[in-house]
Amino acid sequence: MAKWLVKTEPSECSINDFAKAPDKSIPWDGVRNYQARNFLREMAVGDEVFIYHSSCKRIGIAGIVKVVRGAYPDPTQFDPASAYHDSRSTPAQPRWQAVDMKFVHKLPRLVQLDELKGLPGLEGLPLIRRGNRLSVMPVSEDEWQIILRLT
DNA sequence: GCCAACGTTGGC
DNA sequence: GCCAACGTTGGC
Repeated sequence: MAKWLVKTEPSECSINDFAKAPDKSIPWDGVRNYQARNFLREMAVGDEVFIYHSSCKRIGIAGIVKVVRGAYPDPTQFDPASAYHDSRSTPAQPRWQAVDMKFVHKLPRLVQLDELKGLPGLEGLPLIRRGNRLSVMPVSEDEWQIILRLT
């Protein structure tokens, strides 16, 4: 099983949105970056995913969710009313993908971005590189364990 | 709210 | 295919 990390603004979707409906799968849609989309495509059912809260007061990794449905065409791209609408997409040729995720658990405490910076073993994680904007990224098994060990 | 970093767009 | 301009991300 592969591991991943996704960024989200908690005002849009936070770990608490998963926690309060643990049996409900939540679509991870609206990704509009090609590199991030390519990673979404690689996600498989059962993969675990860190939820990272960005652009907020308490920045960091808040919890874990899991993939319950692999990549499928992101419906928001076809919806003219959606903020994520993309007129270049057609159902025959969708540009963007979504996956569905479900709650696993919150971390015992928030692992802050500060703590991850400079931590040995995380040098390759795009998250901690200055100016990085990738919102979906793979996490190696070693990186995953290093992060969990902090909690 | 600022601004650096980066991805995307579009003119040539 | 280059690259300047622009828009967005995201930490501070």
